[in-house]
Amino acid sequence: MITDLFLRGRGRERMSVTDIQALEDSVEDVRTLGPRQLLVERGREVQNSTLLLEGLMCRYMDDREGHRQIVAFHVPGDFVDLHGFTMKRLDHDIGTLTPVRYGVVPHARLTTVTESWPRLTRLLWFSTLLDAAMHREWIFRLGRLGAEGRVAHMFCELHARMAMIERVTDGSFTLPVTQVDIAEACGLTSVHVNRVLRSLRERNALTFKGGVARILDLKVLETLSEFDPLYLYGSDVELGAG
Amino acid sequence: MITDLFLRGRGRERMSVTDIQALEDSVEDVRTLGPRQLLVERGREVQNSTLLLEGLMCRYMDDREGHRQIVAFHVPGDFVDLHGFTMKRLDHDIGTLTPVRYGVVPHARLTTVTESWPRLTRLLWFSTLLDAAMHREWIFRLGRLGAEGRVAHMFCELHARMAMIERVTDGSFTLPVTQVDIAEACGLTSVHVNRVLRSLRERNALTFKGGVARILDLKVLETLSEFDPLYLYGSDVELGAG
DNA sequence: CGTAACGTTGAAACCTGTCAAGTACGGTGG
DNA sequence: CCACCGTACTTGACAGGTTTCAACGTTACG
Repeated sequence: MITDLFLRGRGRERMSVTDIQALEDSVEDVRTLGPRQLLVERGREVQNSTLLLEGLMCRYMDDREGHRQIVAFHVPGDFVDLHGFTMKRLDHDIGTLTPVRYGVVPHARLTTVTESWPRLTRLLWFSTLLDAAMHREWIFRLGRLGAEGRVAHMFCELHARMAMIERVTDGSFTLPVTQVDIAEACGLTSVHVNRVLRSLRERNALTFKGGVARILDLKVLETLSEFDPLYLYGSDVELGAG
Repeated sequence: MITDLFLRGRGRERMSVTDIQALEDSVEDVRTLGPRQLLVERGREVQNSTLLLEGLMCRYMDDREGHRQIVAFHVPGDFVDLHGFTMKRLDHDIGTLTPVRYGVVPHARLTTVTESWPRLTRLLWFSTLLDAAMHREWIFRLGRLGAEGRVAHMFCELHARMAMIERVTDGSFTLPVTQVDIAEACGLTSVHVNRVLRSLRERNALTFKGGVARILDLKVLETLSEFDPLYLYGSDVELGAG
């Protein structure tokens, strides 16, 4: 099914058969888009939301000089701009990092969901709050950690999220981003990200080359970044809104 | 009414009389709490959500050494931990800055709301997404701005939010926080916050003394911090989810 | 009027940014 | 197959912003 990865590893099992069907029916169309493309522009009115099926996307804001701050990464199964449903206009841009395949979910159908499927509604709501929880952790990361901690934290999070959707093999996962992207996410310069990656490599904690991340020592990364996956609300943690 | 400030200045007018009544009825009790108290502890299971009626609260996370990162401020009218409704456990602590008065909203009543009042449900959802939008702006602030920009940004945001609930007189508003609090919100040391505040004062942009902020030149603050209030989704901006 | 919390200031250390140059790699066209 | 090109990555030296450490001033309050 199209929506198979939605909330995978995050309490998807709370969805009933009818919930799953209602969600599946809310997808009007499946489309593709190339890498490094703008999908939704800040301030533009949106009528649909986007369920990412394959590829990597990100949300970002540019400063006055055009320097980008990435505020979120999105992996398959993520409802990238579900918040557009209740907000109508977004306060940031959404773009692709890699080629993507995504489902188009018209807001009209979501309105119907909220009127007929209260539990599914709460789960959709929950999924937008996961984003907020990740935002908070990024605030912590930027506010309290040094460069190494920030980068390590980013890899810890992506490793955990990739694991939930079964994209991690042997501690390795595909992450087709550049060092510039990492810098833009971590509030650093690409030059410094380069130095940090070298340092992490020399600690035998992580390698990142050719768009492939290999976790060598998760414990070291977690210690460096004070990472605690609680905020990802994985299924191993007891959840609410059932 | 108890819930008068909820979504004030943020599209409250979209609430119908019955929505307002349903929300009002969801408040089980009104309580008070002293300053600098913990209201909800990270990881603890929650059964109620908190509608702040009077006073200031904040959400924060501590690092390994006990250094606090404030991830959100809350002013009257804010549903401080509505996300607890669908998340059940919170990933951060919630505490008071000043003495507060707040409404207790049992999750059971919220479940009923989601089953009977789809539009109110969407508005509650929307209110949690406002927090997420503010989180994103804080990420931007920490990732892309220097110390002056961060502090200026914080004051711009609080000024705008206080204005929405009519707590600004003549460019001044009460903000009973210390320089340490500001530092913990902006990812700086209190020593440096002190220097920044002096600098902003010398620019004739802002004074902050004795828990009172006075905006002298909003334009300067907005320029310094690249502040754009779009993300606050004020009523002057067209909104969705009607 | 003493005390504790908060605020203020200076000097030095440290981390990250900036600038500049050079390397590695993959794709394209001859 | 190789020369060429652009993009991404790498490294070094130096500049600059923020932290750290330490001391002192100020204010509120019992």
